[in-house]
Amino acid sequence: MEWPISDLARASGTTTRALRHYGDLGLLQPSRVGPSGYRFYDQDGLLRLQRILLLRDLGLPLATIGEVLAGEQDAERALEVHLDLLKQERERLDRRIRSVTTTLAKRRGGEQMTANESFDGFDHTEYKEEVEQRWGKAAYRDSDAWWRAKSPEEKRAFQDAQLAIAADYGAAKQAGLAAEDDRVQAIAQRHYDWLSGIAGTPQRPQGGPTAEYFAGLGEMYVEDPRFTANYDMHGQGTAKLVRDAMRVYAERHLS
Amino acid sequence: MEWPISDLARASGTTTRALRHYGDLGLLQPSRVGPSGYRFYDQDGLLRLQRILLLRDLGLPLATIGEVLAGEQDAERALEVHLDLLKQERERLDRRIRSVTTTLAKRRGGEQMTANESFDGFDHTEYKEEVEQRWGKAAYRDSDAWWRAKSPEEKRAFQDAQLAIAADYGAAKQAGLAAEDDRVQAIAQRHYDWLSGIAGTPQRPQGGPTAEYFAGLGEMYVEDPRFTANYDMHGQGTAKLVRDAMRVYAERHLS
DNA sequence: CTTGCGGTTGACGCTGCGTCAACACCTACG
DNA sequence: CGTAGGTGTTGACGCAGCGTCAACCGCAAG
Repeated sequence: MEWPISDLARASGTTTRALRHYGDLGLLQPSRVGPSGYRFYDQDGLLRLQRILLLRDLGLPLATIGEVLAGEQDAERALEVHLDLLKQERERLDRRIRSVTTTLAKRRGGEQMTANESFDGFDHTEYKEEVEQRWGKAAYRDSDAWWRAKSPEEKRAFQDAQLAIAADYGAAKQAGLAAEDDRVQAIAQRHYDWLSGIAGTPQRPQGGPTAEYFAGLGEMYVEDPRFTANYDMHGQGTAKLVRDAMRVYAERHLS
Repeated sequence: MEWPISDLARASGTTTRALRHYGDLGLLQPSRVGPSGYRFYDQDGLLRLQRILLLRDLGLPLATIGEVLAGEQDAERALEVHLDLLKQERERLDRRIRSVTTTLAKRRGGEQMTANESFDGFDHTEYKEEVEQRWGKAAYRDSDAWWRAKSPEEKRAFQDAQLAIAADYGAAKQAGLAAEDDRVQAIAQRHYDWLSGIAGTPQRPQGGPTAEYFAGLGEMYVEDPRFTANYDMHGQGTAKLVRDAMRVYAERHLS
């Protein structure tokens, strides 16, 4: 019993193109090739094809299928590994879906949160998950409620303050000042005071964010490009100066 | 203020290669190109890039991003369409995960589990009397007719879904998650949705099984060894976690 | 001047085939 | 026996989004 390529394709629910492709990859060879070059497949080929298609439907890459069929790989192991990959993919997809959903919700909410609506260059509703991960759910909730409660003028003022601070840092960097310089530390002081106005940060007994939080935020300014861009727009390396200044400030005043 | 390509790449967290790619696509042009051919980007470019990256992170194809930025497409509309695609992808992924999970389970069980006749690990024709006693004769009749009307593929899919849910509960148990944990409750949600597809259960006005039914079923999972075995095969104590998760879910969403 | 880092423009690679294109075979019909 | 039409064959491009050479040029420091 043998069939031409089209029959096999119809019987197995794929296309002739795919069958030839598998031939090219060495996954499935015809049992016989006629003098005309026509491919013919037999029973064994059909069985092999069914195994191929089964694994393919499970999403295994063709290369892996080849290894499994060749006995170089244990099918079970391959499937386990594959399952892990699939679950990771689902995680990514879910995160993405949540991001898009919240983004849409905000837009529809008409918040029009353009770039100026965000403070610290950091639209914290946009990065909800990160904030929660980094500083806890409570932090996000508090911070969010606090921000929403503000009037537009207050919001504007708050951002202006941040922009001014960033600009001053930039100027300091431009002037070649060091992080330990008193003038830079004065900016850090303002920076700290500004941050103290934000709810939802880990607080120390005397009030105001903790040293860890303040210094950690500085690290983030350098590590996270969204922040980096926001400070470095006042000059290359400003973010690093800011980070250093924050660390120095934390050491001198918060510990 | 302007930056060479590497600075922009670092500040924005992408690569120079990607930036050149965007240039080729017309997504983001340098504000200036030096006599040496070097690209330089200004503030506007940075802002535009940030918008590009934001949309890219949401998974929008670059072509669509281009249209949105060019104002040929409404961002909101594009995101809605995109969200639909993402959800379809997740569906496909979920199906695939279920398939792989059950395939693995079968291989490991080695039993070739041809048990296409049972769902929920519960062959209801075999337990006719109990079903009638517990939820009424009509329930049994409806459920039976509903099940018999399904095609083999549908039956298979339905069972696969249940097996996947059970496996996920097992994983949650393994991870030491509590019944109240959001991740466990997400599984319970799927569990509930899955059950909602079954005819013959007591329905509440909004559709879907009642709180009593759902929670009662959970009790049954623990009391009845036939059910218990079905969940505990994913790890000792899984059935109890399932019961608790179902009770929590019922309290939170169904009452 | 050399070294070394950083920039530039091609061009291929990856995944799994779909989709022409150009050409050969086979079968049935007139 | 010629021909039309269906079925095969072997290339080769295309897709999405860049990663990754390769070959060559600029620029600042020693």
